[in-house]
Amino acid sequence: MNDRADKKAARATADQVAREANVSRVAVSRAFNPNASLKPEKRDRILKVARELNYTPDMAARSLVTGRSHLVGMIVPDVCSPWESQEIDALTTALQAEGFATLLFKVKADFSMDPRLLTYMRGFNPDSVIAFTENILPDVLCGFLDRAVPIYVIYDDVEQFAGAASGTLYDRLLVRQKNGIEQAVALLQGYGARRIAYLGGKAQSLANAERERTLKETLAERGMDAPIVLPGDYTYDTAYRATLDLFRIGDGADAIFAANDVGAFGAIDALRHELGLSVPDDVKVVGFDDIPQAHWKSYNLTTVRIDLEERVRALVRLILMRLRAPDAQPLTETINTRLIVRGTVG
Amino acid sequence: MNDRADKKAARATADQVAREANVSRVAVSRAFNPNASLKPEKRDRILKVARELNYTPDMAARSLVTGRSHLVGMIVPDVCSPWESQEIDALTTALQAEGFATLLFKVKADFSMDPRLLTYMRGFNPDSVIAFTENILPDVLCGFLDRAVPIYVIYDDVEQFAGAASGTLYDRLLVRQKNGIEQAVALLQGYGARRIAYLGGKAQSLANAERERTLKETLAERGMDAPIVLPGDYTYDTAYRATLDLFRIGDGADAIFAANDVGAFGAIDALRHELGLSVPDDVKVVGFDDIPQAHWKSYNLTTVRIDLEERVRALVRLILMRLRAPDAQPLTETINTRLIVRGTVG
DNA sequence: TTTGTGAGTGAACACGTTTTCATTTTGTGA
DNA sequence: TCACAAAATGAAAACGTGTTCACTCACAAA
Repeated sequence: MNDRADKKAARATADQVAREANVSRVAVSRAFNPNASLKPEKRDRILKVARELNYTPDMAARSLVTGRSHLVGMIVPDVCSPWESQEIDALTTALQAEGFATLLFKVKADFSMDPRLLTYMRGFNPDSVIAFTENILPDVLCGFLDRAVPIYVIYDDVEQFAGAASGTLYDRLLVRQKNGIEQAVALLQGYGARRIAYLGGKAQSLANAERERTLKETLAERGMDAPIVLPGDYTYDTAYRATLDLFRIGDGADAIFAANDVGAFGAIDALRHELGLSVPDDVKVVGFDDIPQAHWKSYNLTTVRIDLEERVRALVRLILMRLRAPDAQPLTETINTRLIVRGTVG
Repeated sequence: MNDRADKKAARATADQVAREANVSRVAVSRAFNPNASLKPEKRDRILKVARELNYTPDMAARSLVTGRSHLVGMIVPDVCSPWESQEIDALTTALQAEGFATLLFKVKADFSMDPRLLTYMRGFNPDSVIAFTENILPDVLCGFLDRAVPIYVIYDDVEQFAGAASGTLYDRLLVRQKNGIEQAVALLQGYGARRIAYLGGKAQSLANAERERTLKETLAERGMDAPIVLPGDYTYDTAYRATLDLFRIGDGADAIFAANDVGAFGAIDALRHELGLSVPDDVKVVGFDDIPQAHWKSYNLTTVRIDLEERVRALVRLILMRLRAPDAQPLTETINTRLIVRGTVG
């Protein structure tokens, strides 16, 4: 009870401001709502008193009556992954500027979600939820869709997901991976690569499936052999071991196409520091994502870039559109990928 | 209005559950509050109906009456920094298990904070706010302290902050940096290093100031020369350039002690790939933090570790203690640092 | 003067929950 | 069976805000 009293003492209410400024409580509400009609001088006086009393409208109360929480949920499995953290950082900045706060939820590495957490998350009534097809299982996602909370599924270049969501439509950001992969394959072929290994990402990952499929397709189009597919999980350590296996147990390769940059780092380090091979002379390596670390001199990685700014701009556009017009037709934004040539191919 | 109607349709309320289960709304509330007294069979029936109706208690309404939002604010300047993201990830996991959600707020790189954002953040009424002395200016922090929201200031080994907060007490996690730095200096000295450069972090950073101070102190105690201090900002690029300057414009050094691991990476790459020097033969390098990337083979960095698990455990203990007993005496947890020896010294 | 228009105003209600409090029911020992 | 404590129950009162609605007032046009 004590803390309750403290909170009341510390936190000013609209009534107190109204009393102090000799106006009605409604006027205070209007003073904080820019498009409400209120005499300018009155608004100024109220805002001044509010500042003196250190008053801030209570979001919970506001949310209760308006139905908008000004919270945007973000579902992520691993904040430490450079790719995810880039996304979180940029989106949080953009949304914050628009008056929304980021609510972070962690799911397990296998994309499963504690049902208790799901319940909990719904309780916060987020205005929007950003999920990546990468990070959440289709049936979990559907649980949300049923409640008509807008969901943004991204990095999804396959149609299978629409089926899983039982025909429900949702906004999406489509990343065309074909461009970048074509450029990468062309470069590898140009430098004489013949045996190409695909160092995969997480098995549940749709982006991984799509990248593998597109790589195979592209190689076939160019009359090259199908890739050797190595299992992976997007981590450095797994990529490291997979590369060792490829060369010690398997027959090696003259190029490695990694599903993500971090995996490419693992491959490069295994090649250079354990197998005594040279990159790019003996083996060429291409990554995917172009995370900031890719330009570090130790790696200087040639990689397929998904432009961060472009990506975030599109996402924010989608999200704000949906927040403003919840019933508008679902939108699809499309962005392209392109190869960033550095030093790991030739 | 349409979306409002939708929301009402989609989101079940306690009243609806009560009607459906033939009980009072109070009973529904009690069913979701584990320690409330309610006939077990009745609770079961209510929970069953709740599940059928897809009902979840509304956090906003609950927050309004209980005074606890179950939100924990986190103030961060850069989610992409491996150090920060580790922290966010681990804390979010731990807090989530205890029923709290993480609310993310970004401040500018210079630690200043948009006053509008500050107001906004207060509006969400977070049960607790986690700030790092690293990431927020003292006066901003005081703005919170005045409102008696518990604040956890960590990585603060200096007393100056207490003064800035005008005597207000707060919980803190004290990181004793002395141990690790002593071990590092001993190792460097053992390998014959004489001219040591300190590659600094952000100027506003208290941890940086403290590390620099402790390094100087330790060198003096061992009768070694004072370090050459290079300005920095915790980033790879700045560290890279500073190292080039040290050797091209300045007189070089035979060891570099970096304020953080990422800075150490920049130094190593500059030495190896631009200056043609060998690490550790020509120049020894020590980092600080032991982020996951430190064990990557390209760097294999000898570094001072602040144990993540220990750190997070202590933080969570502090936070939960404060949430349960807001008026309890401020606590200080202390953890130690230690050197992780890898390949960049000898 | 009358009429109409538009902005400005505040009382009352609504939002969905928890908590208090008085009441009823259940369980236990004599 | 009775008495008494303990557990279970629901009506009503909060919590702090936005919104509706009917109303006043000033001002310009008729």
